[in-house]
Amino acid sequence: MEKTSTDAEVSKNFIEKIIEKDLENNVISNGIVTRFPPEPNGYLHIGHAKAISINFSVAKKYEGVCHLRFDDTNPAKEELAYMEAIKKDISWLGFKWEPHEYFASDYFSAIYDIAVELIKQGKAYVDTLTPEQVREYRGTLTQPGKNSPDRDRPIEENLELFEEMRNGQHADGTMVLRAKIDMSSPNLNMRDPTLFRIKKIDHHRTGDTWSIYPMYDFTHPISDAIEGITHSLCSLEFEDHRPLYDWVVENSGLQATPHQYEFARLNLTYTVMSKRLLLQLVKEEHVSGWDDPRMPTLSAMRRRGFSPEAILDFTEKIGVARANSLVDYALLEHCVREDLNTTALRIMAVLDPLKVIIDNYPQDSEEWFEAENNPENPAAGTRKIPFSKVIYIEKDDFMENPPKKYFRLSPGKEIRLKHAYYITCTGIIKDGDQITEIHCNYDPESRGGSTPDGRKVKGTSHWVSASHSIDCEVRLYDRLFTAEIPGSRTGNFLDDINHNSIKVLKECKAESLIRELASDQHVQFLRTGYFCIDEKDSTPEFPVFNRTIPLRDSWEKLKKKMGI
RNA sequence: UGGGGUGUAGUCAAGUGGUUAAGACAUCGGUUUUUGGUGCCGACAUGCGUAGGUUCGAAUCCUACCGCCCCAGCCA
Repeated sequence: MEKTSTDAEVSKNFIEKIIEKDLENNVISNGIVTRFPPEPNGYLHIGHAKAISINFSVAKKYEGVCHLRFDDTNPAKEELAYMEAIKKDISWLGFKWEPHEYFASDYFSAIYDIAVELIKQGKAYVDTLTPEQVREYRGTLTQPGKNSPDRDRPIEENLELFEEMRNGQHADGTMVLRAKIDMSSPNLNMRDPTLFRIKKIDHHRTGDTWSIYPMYDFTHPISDAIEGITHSLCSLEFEDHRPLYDWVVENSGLQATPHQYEFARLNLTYTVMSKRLLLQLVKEEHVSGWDDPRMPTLSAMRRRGFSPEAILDFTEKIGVARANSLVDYALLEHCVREDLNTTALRIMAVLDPLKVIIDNYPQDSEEWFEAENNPENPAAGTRKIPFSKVIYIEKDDFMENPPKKYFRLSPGKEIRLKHAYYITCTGIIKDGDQITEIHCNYDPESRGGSTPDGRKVKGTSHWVSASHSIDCEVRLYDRLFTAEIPGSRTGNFLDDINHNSIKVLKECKAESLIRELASDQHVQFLRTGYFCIDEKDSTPEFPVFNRTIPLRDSWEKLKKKMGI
């Protein structure tokens, strides 16, 4: 059999290979179980979409399930409100986790019990070293650490002290529970890692029940084991934690043996992905909020008009591997265009209007043309659009002194008005240097956009009837940063911010159909780009559109090449 | 100078001893077109971090070297 890879033959990523091997070796008893474990301390971004997609998709592919588990072990940083936003984003992407919605905080008492058991087995101890001392005792990357004086505290005393920690009898930072592993391990995570710390603050779910909270490294493997997670997928920076993960699983007394596998997180050109930097953009008002359409958050992308299908397609196209990578933003753009091309309703809108008077068209007449709603999908049907004596076209679609290869309207030249007539420019009215309106004649023979003589017309413009059109606002967005890796030159990502990343046009004219658009309807303004209604600022009286992404523009490229 | 990873095109990424080194994005040509969009056709690694070695045969195995990433939170 030859290796003619048909479309069904897609290469498997390393995680799928591991799973298939596990399945083959019969080491999985109850099916594949994965989990997406967000910490509810911020908004999800496109990088999370990769993790979400991997976890949910792999579970689905192997007929398993994917749990949603909030990793809420640090009440100092987390907020309830984020949970709803996170759930909304995951649902929006199209993934379902019910009834498997969990919280690490649900396991607090189980985790506590395991800690007590570890103490009893002499595998954990209460340490009263100060945070500074703990750091000193830990050693460095090249030097081993040394044992804490508290390391050999009698078990009974540890039990008592831990109980006191739990009861809130000690202040924050005065003591911690540590695992007794190996202070000379070359892996710093194994140098007696902290298991529990004192935090006398309320937790958004458990209230004041606890004054101690478990660390991630202790919580995560236990949570995975409790839930029967088979493959715990996380990003590369947790690689060094895997021995500790395994240590906890082994010593927890739990039956299940989940395993951790790491993959490279997503990096995208022209954007930042860290929660800290994203938060800074919001706080310092470089953007209007977490859902500013220029942000890489899922809520922003939704508002911008990116479809979940496009984002999911992107997460598949970038693959899953263990090498650090920087994905070209153009790939995301490609996925968005590819999806929207097949789904977006075509509409005519003039963003920068130039008035055109058709002199030989009767004063008070109007007629209606049929226009296709989507040439890629005849099933989308057609609609009627009105034509009259005075119309608007795009200012860019007219030039008084056109360069070579400009085949739009100019004096004496003929173009086609999409779906309507051919017009020829006969005159220009100016106010100083400004062209205020142009005059044209139309060819009645060209009705519908072609003539009996079959003559060729190079240019086709979109247009809108002046008296029938609706005013609206259009917001044009560009990438938020001008550098592939923001901050790579100066060390400060703000130095690479694109100060022209938003352009607001308030005098746009569009088909009246825009008033009837659903809030999640994607449209293509013909020859311009893909747009959607801005869910926050749009009103029926004055619709506001966000440009999702412009159409590819080979004329723009040509112009650059010709130096125009 | 400890430990753990990782290097295949401008960017992702398959490839696991014998293939012409997949595919996608980007780029560049051509073509179709009532969107300068879309579609279609073509070009794009004598080469797999480098140098040796093993082998009839190496991106794949071995050795050494080099680059890059992560780790010293009572964050996740």
